[in-house]
Amino acid sequence: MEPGWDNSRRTLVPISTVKRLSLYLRLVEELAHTGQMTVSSSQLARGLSLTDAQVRKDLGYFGQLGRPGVGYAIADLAEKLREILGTNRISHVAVVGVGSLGRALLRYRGFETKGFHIAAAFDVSVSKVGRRFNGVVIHHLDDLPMVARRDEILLAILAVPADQAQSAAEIMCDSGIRGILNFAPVRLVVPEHVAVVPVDLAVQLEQLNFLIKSPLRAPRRRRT
Amino acid sequence: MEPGWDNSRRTLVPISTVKRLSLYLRLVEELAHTGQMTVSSSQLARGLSLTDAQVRKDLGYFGQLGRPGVGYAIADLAEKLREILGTNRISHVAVVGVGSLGRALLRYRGFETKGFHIAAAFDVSVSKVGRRFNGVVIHHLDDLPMVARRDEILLAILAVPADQAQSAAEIMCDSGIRGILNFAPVRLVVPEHVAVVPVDLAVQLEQLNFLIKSPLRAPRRRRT
DNA sequence: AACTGTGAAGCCATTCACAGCT
DNA sequence: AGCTGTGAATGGCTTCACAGTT
Repeated sequence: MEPGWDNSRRTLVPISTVKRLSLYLRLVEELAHTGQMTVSSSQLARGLSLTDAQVRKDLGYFGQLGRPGVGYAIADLAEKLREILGTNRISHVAVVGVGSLGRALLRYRGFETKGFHIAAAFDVSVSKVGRRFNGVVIHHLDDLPMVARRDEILLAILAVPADQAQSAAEIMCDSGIRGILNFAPVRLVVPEHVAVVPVDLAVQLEQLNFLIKSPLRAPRRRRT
Repeated sequence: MEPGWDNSRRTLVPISTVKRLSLYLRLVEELAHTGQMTVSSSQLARGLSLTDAQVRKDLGYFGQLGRPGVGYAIADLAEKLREILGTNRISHVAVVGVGSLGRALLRYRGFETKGFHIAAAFDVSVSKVGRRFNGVVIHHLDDLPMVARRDEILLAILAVPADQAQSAAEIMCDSGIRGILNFAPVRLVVPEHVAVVPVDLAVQLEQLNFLIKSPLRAPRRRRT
């Protein structure tokens, strides 16, 4: 069982495949710039430190995307991956919590290019509400239900202090939000139909710390 | 194989256990505040949505930490976990890239309480170098090798634009950095002895997007 | 010849189930 | 009785290996 994922929600496709999908898309988009027309599973594998068999298995879950003897058509594959990931249409995202992290996220340019539009921000501080940051209006958290429905916001980034995270999450769930990227160092309790992906920065540093300090297992063999 | 981890470095303990270790610590530290003296594997399991067997297996990798019929002594377990994770001593961390994300990280208060001290920041912009942000001196990236060695910095947070990430990473590796928390949307190529944990925000949003749009597999049964 | 798609095998992680300690 | 520690069983993901397509 994977920590960090809401395990009650599982897809037809292995979770681990899902995690790689965006990596495939990123690489394929890079390759598109090179003018190359097709790419083989082993090229993709090399670029992501995977095996060719795994690339084929992963892509195979979504139909017969490649042509034997040739490989995968880069443009088609990119389009298909965007479709699978749902980033062929723009998704509206809310940022909840306009502290320093929230502001950094509002300024982050990596979202728009990936099909995510930050449609609104929310906070409880009177001094922030009503203002704009980086072109995004800051609403009061109490207005989340209204704004989320009006602007069809299904995804939210939670960047409030730990002690306010659960209550903010509850408002989010009552607002029709279906997915939460959670930066608060707290395990959120949410209804069945809401997915949570935690991004706990301190936890990730702790894991790094463990990795660099502990003895190692023999590296796994990998085909070349 | 897990994406996002440098898979050539594997520990004696399953990677998946490592990922849960910090979650155990967080929960155990919360419990410490409640005055409770011991905790059972099933209590821990409930708090983290795991099974009791898994908690015992995980903790079992590090010796006989619990007492049959009683459970785990909370204070001892916390201390042991901190020891395992290496957060019983303070680790020095560098922030490389003082853009909006870097500044947000420099302001983030969650690190110090977990035993991580941000000892220095680095950037290439002349207007930033020499100044301080949130009490942390901003050095030129070229000084990283010197400062990292002098201040015993083994961990770094990489928060530069994608096109500068690889070259910055190389400087980091040449500076004795052993672990990199990578916020740049790029797969870093690093030597064997350096661990990388990627934190690609757009990728995580894409994964959320997939999770909320795709059909579901039946939830896995879980013992109560 | 090059490469995909996919059953089958292998491997790792989780869960079961129970012996043994308190 | 309550609970841990741990072999054995299970399940899921990865890798192998090859039949089949271009």
